[in-house]
Amino acid sequence: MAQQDNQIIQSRKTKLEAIREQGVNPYPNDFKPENTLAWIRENFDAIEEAEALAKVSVKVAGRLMLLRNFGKLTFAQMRDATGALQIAAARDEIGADLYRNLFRKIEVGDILGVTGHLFRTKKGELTIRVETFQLLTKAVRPLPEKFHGLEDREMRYRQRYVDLIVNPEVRALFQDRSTIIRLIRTYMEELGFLEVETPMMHPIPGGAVARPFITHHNALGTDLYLRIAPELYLKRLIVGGFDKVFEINRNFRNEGLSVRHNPEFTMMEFYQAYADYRDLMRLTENLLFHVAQQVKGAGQFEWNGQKLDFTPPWERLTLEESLVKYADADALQLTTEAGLEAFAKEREVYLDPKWDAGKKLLELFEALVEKQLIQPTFIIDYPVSVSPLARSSDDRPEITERFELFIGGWEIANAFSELNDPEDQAARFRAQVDAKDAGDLEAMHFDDDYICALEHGMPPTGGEGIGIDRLVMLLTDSTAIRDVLLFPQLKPRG
RNA sequence: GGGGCGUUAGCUCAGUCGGUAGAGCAGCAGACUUUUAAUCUGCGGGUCGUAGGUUCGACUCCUACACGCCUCACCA
Repeated sequence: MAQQDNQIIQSRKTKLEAIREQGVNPYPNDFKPENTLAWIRENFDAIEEAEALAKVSVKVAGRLMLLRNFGKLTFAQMRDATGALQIAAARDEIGADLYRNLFRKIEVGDILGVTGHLFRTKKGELTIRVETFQLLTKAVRPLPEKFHGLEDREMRYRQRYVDLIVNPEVRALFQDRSTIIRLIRTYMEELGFLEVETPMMHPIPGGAVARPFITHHNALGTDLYLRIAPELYLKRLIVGGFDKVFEINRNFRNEGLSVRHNPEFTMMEFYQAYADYRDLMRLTENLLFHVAQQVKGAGQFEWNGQKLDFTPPWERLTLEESLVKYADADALQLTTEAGLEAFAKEREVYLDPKWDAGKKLLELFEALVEKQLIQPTFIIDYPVSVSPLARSSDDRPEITERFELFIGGWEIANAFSELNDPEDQAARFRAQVDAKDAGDLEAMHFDDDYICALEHGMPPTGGEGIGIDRLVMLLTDSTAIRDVLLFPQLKPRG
Protein backbone atom coordinates (compact mmCIF):
# COMPACT_ATOMS: atom_id res chain seq x y z
CA MET A 1 0.00 0.00 0.00
CA ALA A 2 1.61 3.19 -1.12
CA GLN A 3 1.79 5.80 1.55
CA GLN A 4 3.40 9.17 1.45
CA ASP A 5 6.46 9.28 3.65
CA ASN A 6 5.44 11.02 6.78
CA GLN A 7 7.58 12.52 9.48
CA ILE A 8 8.07 9.19 11.24
CA ILE A 9 9.13 7.28 8.14
CA GLN A 10 11.50 10.08 7.21
CA SER A 11 13.04 9.92 10.65
CA ARG A 12 13.53 6.18 10.43
CA LYS A 13 15.08 6.44 6.97
CA THR A 14 17.45 9.07 8.31
CA LYS A 15 18.55 6.62 11.01
CA LEU A 16 18.95 3.92 8.35
CA GLU A 17 21.31 6.20 6.41
CA ALA A 18 23.26 7.06 9.56
CA ILE A 19 23.76 3.35 10.18
CA ARG A 20 24.93 2.79 6.59
CA GLU A 21 27.36 5.69 6.89
CA GLN A 22 29.02 3.91 9.80
CA GLY A 23 29.72 1.01 7.45
CA VAL A 24 27.11 -1.17 9.10
CA ASN A 25 24.85 -3.27 6.85
CA PRO A 26 21.30 -2.74 8.08
CA TYR A 27 20.14 -5.94 6.32
CA PRO A 28 22.79 -8.61 6.99
CA ASN A 29 22.00 -12.31 6.74
CA ASP A 30 24.88 -13.92 8.62
CA PHE A 31 23.37 -14.15 12.12
CA LYS A 32 22.07 -17.57 13.16
CA PRO A 33 20.08 -17.61 16.41
CA GLU A 34 20.69 -20.67 18.56
CA ASN A 35 17.91 -20.34 21.14
CA THR A 36 14.23 -19.51 20.94
CA LEU A 37 12.76 -17.13 23.46
CA ALA A 38 10.20 -19.72 24.54
CA TRP A 39 12.98 -22.25 25.18
CA ILE A 40 14.78 -19.77 27.41
CA ARG A 41 11.65 -19.00 29.35
CA GLU A 42 10.68 -22.66 29.73
CA ASN A 43 14.08 -23.67 31.01
CA PHE A 44 15.08 -20.72 33.16
CA ASP A 45 11.98 -18.85 34.27
CA ALA A 46 11.81 -20.96 37.43
CA ILE A 47 15.45 -20.45 38.34
CA GLU A 48 16.03 -17.70 40.89
CA GLU A 49 19.75 -17.97 41.65
CA ALA A 50 21.63 -15.15 39.95
CA GLU A 51 24.83 -17.19 39.68
CA ALA A 52 23.05 -20.01 37.88
CA LEU A 53 21.41 -17.64 35.43
CA ALA A 54 24.65 -15.77 34.80
CA LYS A 55 26.19 -19.00 33.49
CA VAL A 56 23.54 -19.32 30.76
CA SER A 57 24.79 -17.99 27.45
CA VAL A 58 22.16 -17.41 24.75
CA LYS A 59 22.04 -16.27 21.14
CA VAL A 60 18.64 -15.06 19.99
CA ALA A 61 16.97 -13.00 17.28
CA GLY A 62 13.66 -11.20 17.15
CA ARG A 63 11.70 -8.04 16.64
CA LEU A 64 11.79 -5.26 19.22
CA MET A 65 8.28 -4.58 20.44
CA LEU A 66 8.92 -2.15 23.30
CA LEU A 67 11.85 0.09 24.12
CA ARG A 68 12.51 1.80 27.43
CA ASN A 69 15.58 3.95 27.58
CA PHE A 70 17.30 5.23 30.72
CA GLY A 71 20.23 7.06 29.28
CA LYS A 72 22.99 4.60 30.10
CA LEU A 73 20.70 1.56 30.23
CA THR A 74 18.03 0.37 27.82
CA PHE A 75 15.35 -2.27 28.28
CA ALA A 76 13.58 -3.77 25.30
CA GLN A 77 11.04 -6.48 24.76
CA MET A 78 12.10 -8.87 22.04
CA ARG A 79 9.61 -11.14 20.27
CA ASP A 80 10.34 -14.16 18.10
CA ALA A 81 8.06 -16.79 16.59
CA THR A 82 7.86 -18.64 19.90
CA GLY A 83 7.38 -15.89 22.48
CA ALA A 84 8.77 -12.77 24.05
CA LEU A 85 11.62 -11.97 26.41
CA GLN A 86 13.18 -8.83 27.78
CA ILE A 87 16.70 -7.75 26.92
CA ALA A 88 18.76 -5.07 28.63
CA ALA A 89 21.73 -3.24 27.17
CA ALA A 90 24.02 -1.17 29.40
CA ARG A 91 26.31 1.46 27.92
CA ASP A 92 29.23 0.39 30.05
CA GLU A 93 28.90 -3.25 29.02
CA ILE A 94 28.60 -2.91 25.25
CA GLY A 95 30.82 0.15 24.95
CA ALA A 96 29.95 3.83 24.85
CA ASP A 97 30.53 4.29 21.11
CA LEU A 98 28.45 1.31 20.05
CA TYR A 99 25.76 2.22 22.51
CA ARG A 100 25.46 5.80 21.35
CA ASN A 101 26.02 5.41 17.63
CA LEU A 102 24.32 2.14 16.91
CA PHE A 103 22.20 0.74 19.73
CA ARG A 104 20.40 4.02 20.28
CA LYS A 105 19.58 4.12 16.55
CA ILE A 106 17.60 0.92 16.91
CA GLU A 107 13.85 1.42 17.18
CA VAL A 108 10.70 -0.46 17.95
CA GLY A 109 9.96 -2.71 14.99
CA ASP A 110 13.58 -3.39 14.09
CA ILE A 111 14.84 -6.96 14.10
CA LEU A 112 17.87 -7.58 16.27
CA GLY A 113 20.27 -10.43 16.98
CA VAL A 114 21.69 -10.59 20.48
CA THR A 115 24.15 -12.66 22.50
CA GLY A 116 24.40 -12.44 26.25
CA HIS A 117 23.78 -14.08 29.59
CA LEU A 118 20.66 -14.28 31.69
CA PHE A 119 19.83 -12.31 34.81
CA ARG A 120 16.79 -11.27 36.73
CA THR A 121 15.84 -7.62 37.24
CA LYS A 122 14.95 -6.02 40.55
CA LYS A 123 11.30 -6.67 39.75
CA GLY A 124 12.12 -10.31 39.04
CA GLU A 125 11.80 -10.39 35.27
CA LEU A 126 13.99 -12.86 33.39
CA THR A 127 16.17 -10.78 31.06
CA ILE A 128 19.06 -11.18 28.64
CA ARG A 129 22.02 -8.95 29.46
CA VAL A 130 23.24 -7.88 26.02
CA GLU A 131 26.92 -8.49 25.39
CA THR A 132 26.97 -8.29 21.59
CA PHE A 133 24.21 -7.30 19.25
CA GLN A 134 23.66 -7.00 15.53
CA LEU A 135 20.97 -5.10 13.70
CA LEU A 136 19.44 -7.72 11.40
CA THR A 137 16.69 -5.74 9.70
CA LYS A 138 15.86 -2.07 9.87
CA ALA A 139 12.12 -1.33 9.72
CA VAL A 140 11.36 2.02 8.14
CA ARG A 141 7.65 1.98 8.93
CA PRO A 142 6.45 2.33 12.50
CA LEU A 143 4.34 -0.28 14.24
CA PRO A 144 0.86 0.58 15.49
CA GLU A 145 0.49 1.90 18.97
CA LYS A 146 1.83 -0.46 21.62
CA PHE A 147 -1.18 -0.63 23.88
CA HIS A 148 -4.17 -0.75 21.53
CA GLY A 149 -2.35 -2.45 18.67
CA LEU A 150 -4.04 -2.48 15.29
CA GLU A 151 -7.81 -2.51 15.67
CA ASP A 152 -9.06 -1.18 12.35
CA ARG A 153 -10.63 -4.26 10.75
CA GLU A 154 -9.89 -3.23 7.21
CA MET A 155 -6.24 -2.59 7.97
CA ARG A 156 -5.99 -5.88 9.85
CA TYR A 157 -7.22 -7.80 6.80
CA ARG A 158 -5.39 -5.77 4.18
CA GLN A 159 -2.11 -5.69 6.09
CA ARG A 160 -2.30 -9.01 7.88
CA TYR A 161 1.46 -8.94 8.43
CA VAL A 162 1.03 -5.95 10.73
CA ASP A 163 -1.91 -7.64 12.45
CA LEU A 164 0.25 -10.71 13.09
CA ILE A 165 3.12 -8.64 14.46
CA VAL A 166 1.10 -6.70 16.99
CA ASN A 167 -1.82 -8.99 17.87
CA PRO A 168 -0.53 -12.23 19.40
CA GLU A 169 -4.03 -13.73 19.60
CA VAL A 170 -4.24 -13.59 15.80
CA ARG A 171 -1.01 -15.55 15.53
CA ALA A 172 -2.42 -18.09 18.04
CA LEU A 173 -5.63 -18.46 16.04
CA PHE A 174 -3.78 -19.36 12.86
CA GLN A 175 -1.61 -21.81 14.76
CA ASP A 176 -4.86 -23.40 15.95
CA ARG A 177 -6.10 -23.53 12.38
CA SER A 178 -2.98 -25.39 11.35
CA THR A 179 -3.40 -27.78 14.29
CA ILE A 180 -7.02 -28.50 13.37
CA ILE A 181 -6.14 -29.37 9.79
CA ARG A 182 -3.24 -31.52 10.90
CA LEU A 183 -5.47 -33.41 13.36
CA ILE A 184 -8.04 -34.07 10.66
CA ARG A 185 -5.41 -35.23 8.20
CA THR A 186 -3.82 -37.57 10.73
CA TYR A 187 -7.19 -38.96 11.79
CA MET A 188 -8.15 -39.74 8.20
CA GLU A 189 -4.79 -41.33 7.45
CA GLU A 190 -5.10 -43.52 10.53
CA LEU A 191 -8.46 -44.71 9.22
CA GLY A 192 -6.69 -45.78 6.05
CA PHE A 193 -7.69 -42.89 3.79
CA LEU A 194 -5.26 -41.84 1.07
CA GLU A 195 -4.71 -38.11 0.62
CA VAL A 196 -4.90 -37.12 -3.04
CA GLU A 197 -4.85 -33.96 -5.14
CA THR A 198 -7.28 -33.48 -8.00
CA PRO A 199 -7.50 -30.65 -10.54
CA MET A 200 -8.32 -27.12 -9.49
CA MET A 201 -9.09 -26.21 -13.12
CA HIS A 202 -12.00 -28.11 -14.59
CA PRO A 203 -13.17 -28.23 -18.21
CA ILE A 204 -16.65 -28.94 -16.83
CA PRO A 205 -17.52 -27.53 -13.42
CA GLY A 206 -19.25 -30.12 -11.27
CA GLY A 207 -19.80 -31.71 -7.91
CA ALA A 208 -21.83 -28.89 -6.41
CA VAL A 209 -24.63 -26.51 -7.15
CA ALA A 210 -22.86 -23.17 -7.56
CA ARG A 211 -21.69 -20.56 -10.04
CA PRO A 212 -18.04 -21.04 -11.07
CA PHE A 213 -15.21 -18.67 -11.89
CA ILE A 214 -14.18 -18.90 -15.52
CA THR A 215 -10.59 -18.64 -16.71
CA HIS A 216 -8.86 -19.25 -20.01
CA HIS A 217 -5.99 -21.45 -21.11
CA ASN A 218 -4.18 -19.71 -23.94
CA ALA A 219 -2.25 -22.64 -25.43
CA LEU A 220 -5.23 -24.99 -25.32
CA GLY A 221 -7.49 -22.21 -26.56
CA THR A 222 -10.18 -23.26 -24.12
CA ASP A 223 -12.05 -21.91 -21.15
CA LEU A 224 -11.56 -23.63 -17.82
CA TYR A 225 -13.48 -23.34 -14.57
CA LEU A 226 -11.97 -23.02 -11.12
CA ARG A 227 -13.38 -25.98 -9.33
CA ILE A 228 -16.52 -25.64 -7.25
CA ALA A 229 -15.92 -29.10 -5.74
CA PRO A 230 -13.53 -32.04 -6.26
CA GLU A 231 -16.36 -34.56 -5.92
CA LEU A 232 -16.53 -36.03 -9.42
CA TYR A 233 -12.74 -36.50 -9.61
CA LEU A 234 -12.57 -38.17 -6.21
CA LYS A 235 -15.30 -40.60 -7.22
CA ARG A 236 -13.36 -41.40 -10.40
CA LEU A 237 -10.60 -42.50 -8.03
CA ILE A 238 -13.05 -44.78 -6.22
CA VAL A 239 -13.84 -46.29 -9.63
CA GLY A 240 -10.08 -46.65 -10.11
CA GLY A 241 -9.77 -48.76 -7.02
CA PHE A 242 -8.68 -46.42 -4.25
CA ASP A 243 -11.34 -47.38 -1.74
CA LYS A 244 -10.69 -44.56 0.73
CA VAL A 245 -9.55 -41.14 -0.49
CA PHE A 246 -9.64 -37.62 0.88
CA GLU A 247 -8.58 -34.18 -0.25
CA ILE A 248 -8.20 -31.02 1.81
CA ASN A 249 -8.05 -28.09 -0.54
CA ARG A 250 -9.67 -24.98 -1.91
CA ASN A 251 -12.98 -24.63 -3.71
CA PHE A 252 -13.99 -21.50 -5.60
CA ARG A 253 -17.52 -20.23 -5.94
CA ASN A 254 -18.53 -17.09 -7.74
CA GLU A 255 -20.87 -15.73 -5.11
CA GLY A 256 -21.19 -12.85 -2.73
CA LEU A 257 -19.01 -12.31 0.31
CA SER A 258 -20.40 -12.47 3.79
CA VAL A 259 -19.46 -13.14 7.35
CA ARG A 260 -19.65 -16.86 6.47
CA HIS A 261 -18.62 -16.84 2.79
CA ASN A 262 -15.35 -16.25 1.01
CA PRO A 263 -15.07 -16.92 -2.73
CA GLU A 264 -12.26 -19.38 -2.07
CA PHE A 265 -12.71 -21.65 0.91
CA THR A 266 -11.25 -24.88 2.19
CA MET A 267 -13.12 -28.18 2.18
CA MET A 268 -12.21 -31.68 3.08
CA GLU A 269 -13.96 -34.16 0.84
CA PHE A 270 -13.62 -37.88 1.43
CA TYR A 271 -15.05 -41.01 -0.12
CA GLN A 272 -15.21 -44.50 1.30
CA ALA A 273 -16.21 -47.53 -0.72
CA TYR A 274 -18.71 -49.89 0.85
CA ALA A 275 -19.81 -47.23 3.31
CA ASP A 276 -23.13 -45.41 3.35
CA TYR A 277 -24.34 -42.15 4.82
CA ARG A 278 -25.02 -43.76 8.19
CA ASP A 279 -21.40 -44.85 8.43
CA LEU A 280 -20.31 -41.32 7.58
CA MET A 281 -22.44 -39.84 10.36
CA ARG A 282 -20.60 -42.00 12.87
CA LEU A 283 -17.24 -41.13 11.34
CA THR A 284 -18.06 -37.43 11.40
CA GLU A 285 -19.16 -37.45 15.04
CA ASN A 286 -16.03 -39.25 16.11
CA LEU A 287 -13.70 -37.11 13.98
CA LEU A 288 -15.05 -33.75 15.15
CA PHE A 289 -15.27 -34.91 18.77
CA HIS A 290 -11.64 -35.97 18.58
CA VAL A 291 -10.56 -32.65 17.06
CA ALA A 292 -12.50 -30.66 19.67
CA GLN A 293 -10.96 -32.65 22.50
CA GLN A 294 -7.47 -32.04 21.15
CA VAL A 295 -7.90 -28.35 20.34
CA LYS A 296 -10.25 -27.23 23.10
CA GLY A 297 -9.28 -29.82 25.70
CA ALA A 298 -12.86 -31.08 25.90
CA GLY A 299 -15.82 -32.13 23.79
CA GLN A 300 -17.81 -29.22 25.21
CA PHE A 301 -16.70 -25.64 24.69
CA GLU A 302 -17.95 -22.09 24.36
CA TRP A 303 -18.63 -20.54 21.00
CA ASN A 304 -20.19 -17.10 20.52
CA GLY A 305 -21.51 -17.09 24.07
CA GLN A 306 -23.11 -20.52 23.75
CA LYS A 307 -22.02 -23.92 24.92
CA LEU A 308 -21.46 -26.45 22.14
CA ASP A 309 -21.34 -30.14 22.90
CA PHE A 310 -19.57 -32.37 20.39
CA THR A 311 -20.04 -35.55 22.43
CA PRO A 312 -21.51 -38.29 20.20
CA PRO A 313 -24.06 -39.35 19.29
CA TRP A 314 -25.60 -36.28 17.70
CA GLU A 315 -29.26 -35.67 17.04
CA ARG A 316 -30.61 -36.95 13.72
CA LEU A 317 -33.78 -35.47 12.25
CA THR A 318 -35.35 -35.74 8.84
CA LEU A 319 -36.12 -32.45 7.11
CA GLU A 320 -39.79 -32.90 8.01
CA GLU A 321 -39.04 -33.79 11.63
CA SER A 322 -36.88 -30.69 11.99
CA LEU A 323 -39.73 -28.50 10.75
CA VAL A 324 -42.08 -30.13 13.25
CA LYS A 325 -39.62 -29.75 16.12
CA TYR A 326 -38.26 -26.26 15.41
CA ALA A 327 -41.06 -24.57 13.45
CA ASP A 328 -44.17 -26.18 14.93
CA ALA A 329 -45.14 -27.60 11.57
CA ASP A 330 -47.87 -30.18 11.27
CA ALA A 331 -46.28 -33.43 10.12
CA LEU A 332 -49.20 -34.35 7.90
CA GLN A 333 -49.28 -30.92 6.27
CA LEU A 334 -45.69 -31.35 5.07
CA THR A 335 -46.54 -34.44 3.05
CA THR A 336 -48.38 -32.62 0.28
CA GLU A 337 -47.31 -29.76 -1.96
CA ALA A 338 -50.49 -27.86 -1.14
CA GLY A 339 -49.78 -28.33 2.54
CA LEU A 340 -46.23 -26.98 2.10
CA GLU A 341 -47.55 -23.90 0.33
CA ALA A 342 -50.14 -23.27 3.00
CA PHE A 343 -47.51 -23.63 5.71
CA ALA A 344 -45.15 -21.28 3.88
CA LYS A 345 -47.88 -18.67 3.51
CA GLU A 346 -48.65 -18.92 7.20
CA ARG A 347 -44.98 -18.36 8.08
CA GLU A 348 -44.43 -15.73 5.38
CA VAL A 349 -41.77 -17.77 3.55
CA TYR A 350 -41.58 -17.08 -0.17
CA LEU A 351 -41.80 -20.21 -2.36
CA ASP A 352 -41.30 -19.91 -6.09
CA PRO A 353 -44.24 -21.64 -7.84
CA LYS A 354 -41.77 -23.14 -10.34
CA TRP A 355 -40.08 -25.17 -7.57
CA ASP A 356 -41.08 -28.75 -6.96
CA ALA A 357 -42.17 -30.11 -3.57
CA GLY A 358 -38.63 -31.12 -2.60
CA LYS A 359 -37.17 -27.69 -3.25
CA LYS A 360 -40.05 -26.08 -1.37
CA LEU A 361 -39.44 -28.32 1.63
CA LEU A 362 -35.75 -27.43 1.61
CA GLU A 363 -36.52 -23.71 1.39
CA LEU A 364 -38.82 -23.95 4.38
CA PHE A 365 -36.10 -25.72 6.34
CA GLU A 366 -33.51 -23.09 5.44
CA ALA A 367 -35.84 -20.23 6.31
CA LEU A 368 -37.27 -21.58 9.54
CA VAL A 369 -34.98 -24.20 11.05
CA GLU A 370 -31.33 -23.88 10.01
CA LYS A 371 -30.40 -20.96 12.26
CA GLN A 372 -31.79 -22.76 15.30
CA LEU A 373 -29.54 -25.79 14.92
CA ILE A 374 -26.86 -24.72 17.38
CA GLN A 375 -25.85 -28.13 18.77
CA PRO A 376 -24.47 -30.59 16.22
CA THR A 377 -27.46 -31.97 14.33
CA PHE A 378 -27.68 -34.25 11.33
CA ILE A 379 -30.55 -33.40 9.01
CA ILE A 380 -31.26 -36.44 6.86
CA ASP A 381 -33.33 -37.65 3.91
CA TYR A 382 -33.11 -34.83 1.37
CA PRO A 383 -35.37 -34.76 -1.70
CA VAL A 384 -33.96 -36.25 -4.90
CA SER A 385 -34.54 -33.06 -6.91
CA VAL A 386 -32.08 -31.07 -4.77
CA SER A 387 -29.53 -33.90 -4.57
CA PRO A 388 -28.44 -34.70 -8.13
CA LEU A 389 -25.43 -36.83 -7.14
CA ALA A 390 -26.96 -38.77 -4.25
CA ARG A 391 -28.35 -42.27 -4.18
CA SER A 392 -32.10 -42.60 -3.80
CA SER A 393 -33.49 -44.43 -0.82
CA ASP A 394 -34.59 -47.97 -1.67
CA ASP A 395 -37.68 -47.53 0.53
CA ARG A 396 -38.67 -44.03 -0.57
CA PRO A 397 -37.41 -43.23 -4.09
CA GLU A 398 -38.33 -39.54 -3.73
CA ILE A 399 -35.67 -39.00 -1.07
CA THR A 400 -31.93 -39.62 -1.02
CA GLU A 401 -29.60 -41.19 1.52
CA ARG A 402 -28.13 -37.84 2.40
CA PHE A 403 -27.40 -35.74 5.45
CA GLU A 404 -26.20 -32.26 6.17
CA LEU A 405 -24.55 -31.43 9.47
CA PHE A 406 -25.47 -28.17 11.20
CA ILE A 407 -23.59 -26.59 14.09
CA GLY A 408 -23.96 -23.05 15.37
CA GLY A 409 -26.74 -22.47 12.85
CA TRP A 410 -24.41 -23.11 9.93
CA GLU A 411 -24.08 -25.95 7.48
CA ILE A 412 -20.78 -27.64 8.31
CA ALA A 413 -20.92 -30.82 6.25
CA ASN A 414 -22.86 -32.42 3.40
CA ALA A 415 -22.74 -36.14 2.72
CA PHE A 416 -24.56 -38.92 0.99
CA SER A 417 -24.52 -42.46 -0.21
CA GLU A 418 -23.21 -41.88 -3.71
CA LEU A 419 -25.31 -42.51 -6.79
CA ASN A 420 -23.44 -45.22 -8.69
CA ASP A 421 -26.12 -46.19 -11.23
CA PRO A 422 -24.88 -44.60 -14.48
CA GLU A 423 -28.35 -44.50 -16.07
CA ASP A 424 -29.90 -42.80 -13.05
CA GLN A 425 -26.96 -40.36 -12.91
CA ALA A 426 -27.35 -39.54 -16.60
CA ALA A 427 -31.02 -38.84 -16.07
CA ARG A 428 -30.20 -36.57 -13.12
CA PHE A 429 -27.65 -34.68 -15.23
CA ARG A 430 -30.26 -34.23 -17.97
CA ALA A 431 -32.65 -32.75 -15.44
CA GLN A 432 -29.89 -30.34 -14.36
CA VAL A 433 -29.20 -29.35 -17.96
CA ASP A 434 -32.91 -28.66 -18.43
CA ALA A 435 -32.83 -26.43 -15.36
CA LYS A 436 -29.76 -24.65 -16.72
CA ASP A 437 -31.48 -24.12 -20.07
CA ALA A 438 -34.41 -22.70 -18.12
CA GLY A 439 -32.10 -20.09 -16.62
CA ASP A 440 -30.75 -21.70 -13.44
CA LEU A 441 -27.18 -20.35 -13.33
CA GLU A 442 -26.16 -22.81 -10.65
CA ALA A 443 -27.42 -25.97 -12.30
CA MET A 444 -24.92 -28.65 -13.25
CA HIS A 445 -23.44 -29.49 -16.63
CA PHE A 446 -23.65 -32.95 -18.19
CA ASP A 447 -20.34 -34.71 -17.53
CA ASP A 448 -20.00 -37.48 -20.14
CA ASP A 449 -16.70 -38.77 -18.81
CA TYR A 450 -18.10 -39.06 -15.30
CA ILE A 451 -20.96 -41.19 -16.65
CA CYS A 452 -18.35 -43.25 -18.51
CA ALA A 453 -16.51 -43.77 -15.24
CA LEU A 454 -19.68 -44.93 -13.52
CA GLU A 455 -20.32 -47.28 -16.43
CA HIS A 456 -17.06 -49.01 -15.52
CA GLY A 457 -18.57 -49.68 -12.11
CA MET A 458 -18.17 -47.63 -8.94
CA PRO A 459 -18.61 -49.66 -5.78
CA PRO A 460 -21.30 -48.52 -3.37
CA THR A 461 -19.68 -45.52 -1.72
CA GLY A 462 -20.31 -42.89 0.92
CA GLY A 463 -18.94 -39.40 0.34
CA GLU A 464 -18.79 -36.21 2.37
CA GLY A 465 -17.54 -32.65 2.35
CA ILE A 466 -16.67 -30.78 5.54
CA GLY A 467 -16.27 -27.02 5.51
CA ILE A 468 -12.93 -26.48 7.18
CA ASP A 469 -13.17 -22.72 7.57
CA ARG A 470 -16.47 -22.89 9.41
CA LEU A 471 -15.18 -25.69 11.60
CA VAL A 472 -12.17 -23.54 12.45
CA MET A 473 -14.54 -20.68 13.28
CA LEU A 474 -16.37 -22.88 15.76
CA LEU A 475 -13.17 -24.13 17.35
CA THR A 476 -11.59 -20.68 17.61
CA ASP A 477 -14.70 -18.85 18.80
CA SER A 478 -14.80 -16.74 15.63
CA THR A 479 -17.94 -15.32 14.03
CA ALA A 480 -16.48 -14.04 10.76
CA ILE A 481 -14.80 -16.25 8.16
CA ARG A 482 -12.40 -13.38 7.46
CA ASP A 483 -10.96 -13.91 10.91
CA VAL A 484 -9.91 -17.49 10.13
CA LEU A 485 -8.47 -16.70 6.68
CA LEU A 486 -5.02 -15.12 6.59
CA PHE A 487 -5.85 -13.12 3.49
CA PRO A 488 -9.62 -12.86 3.09
CA GLN A 489 -11.03 -11.50 -0.14
CA LEU A 490 -11.75 -7.77 0.05
CA LYS A 491 -12.74 -5.24 -2.54
CA PRO A 492 -9.73 -3.65 -4.19
CA ARG A 493 -8.90 -0.36 -2.54
CA GLY A 494 -10.76 2.39 -4.37
C1' G B 1 -27.93 -5.69 -4.65
C1' G B 2 -31.22 -3.26 -0.21
C1' G B 3 -30.98 -0.98 4.75
C1' G B 4 -28.12 0.91 9.06
C1' C B 5 -23.44 2.63 11.08
C1' G B 6 -18.49 4.25 10.31
C1' U B 7 -13.97 6.85 7.76
C1' U B 8 -10.19 13.07 11.81
C1' A B 9 -2.03 12.81 12.94
C1' G B 10 1.87 6.62 11.87
C1' C B 11 -1.71 4.03 15.74
C1' U B 12 -6.03 4.46 19.38
C1' C B 13 -9.59 8.12 19.74
C1' A B 14 -12.08 13.28 21.21
C1' G B 15 -14.03 17.47 18.45
C1' U B 16 -20.24 21.17 21.75
C1' C B 17 -24.63 25.50 18.23
C1' G B 18 -21.30 25.89 11.34
C1' G B 19 -16.31 30.24 12.98
C1' U B 20 -9.91 26.64 9.20
C1' A B 21 -8.52 20.83 14.64
C1' G B 22 -7.09 18.23 20.06
C1' A B 23 -5.29 14.15 23.56
C1' G B 24 -2.51 9.64 24.58
C1' C B 25 1.02 6.51 22.35
C1' A B 26 4.66 6.84 18.42
C1' G B 27 8.50 10.77 16.40
C1' C B 28 12.34 14.84 17.34
C1' A B 29 15.70 17.52 21.25
C1' G B 30 17.10 16.89 26.36
C1' A B 31 17.40 14.35 31.62
C1' C B 32 17.66 9.48 33.75
C1' U B 33 21.72 2.35 35.25
C1' U B 34 16.37 -1.90 36.94
C1' U B 35 11.85 -0.33 33.54
C1' U B 36 7.05 -3.44 32.78
C1' A B 37 1.63 0.94 28.61
C1' A B 38 8.64 3.72 32.54
C1' U B 39 8.80 8.95 34.10
C1' C B 40 9.88 14.30 33.45
C1' U B 41 10.78 19.05 30.24
C1' G B 42 10.38 21.17 25.45
C1' C B 43 9.15 20.77 20.05
C1' G B 44 7.24 19.18 15.48
C1' G B 45 3.36 16.35 12.89
C1' G B 46 -3.41 16.98 9.49
C1' U B 47 -5.85 16.75 1.53
C1' C B 48 -10.72 15.86 8.65
C1' G B 49 -12.20 9.06 2.88
C1' U B 50 -13.12 11.42 -2.42
C1' A B 51 -15.92 14.91 -5.45
C1' G B 52 -19.58 18.41 -5.64
C1' G B 53 -23.36 21.64 -3.22
C1' U B 54 -25.47 25.20 0.63
C1' U B 55 -23.11 29.28 3.35
C1' C B 56 -19.66 35.37 4.44
C1' G B 57 -17.46 30.84 6.48
C1' A B 58 -18.02 23.43 6.45
C1' C B 59 -14.51 18.13 10.23
C1' U B 60 -19.63 19.79 11.36
C1' C B 61 -25.36 20.65 7.03
C1' C B 62 -26.95 18.37 1.93
C1' U B 63 -25.95 15.06 -2.50
C1' A B 64 -23.14 11.46 -5.04
C1' C B 65 -19.22 8.07 -4.94
C1' A B 66 -15.29 4.83 -2.60
C1' C B 67 -13.89 1.47 1.20
C1' G B 68 -15.04 -1.07 5.85
C1' C B 69 -18.36 -3.16 9.63
C1' C B 70 -23.32 -5.00 10.82
C1' U B 71 -27.76 -6.84 8.69
C1' C B 72 -31.14 -8.82 4.83
C1' A B 73 -31.13 -11.43 0.15
C1' C B 74 -28.03 -15.71 -2.54
C1' C B 75 -24.80 -19.57 -1.12
C1' A B 76 -21.14 -23.82 2.00
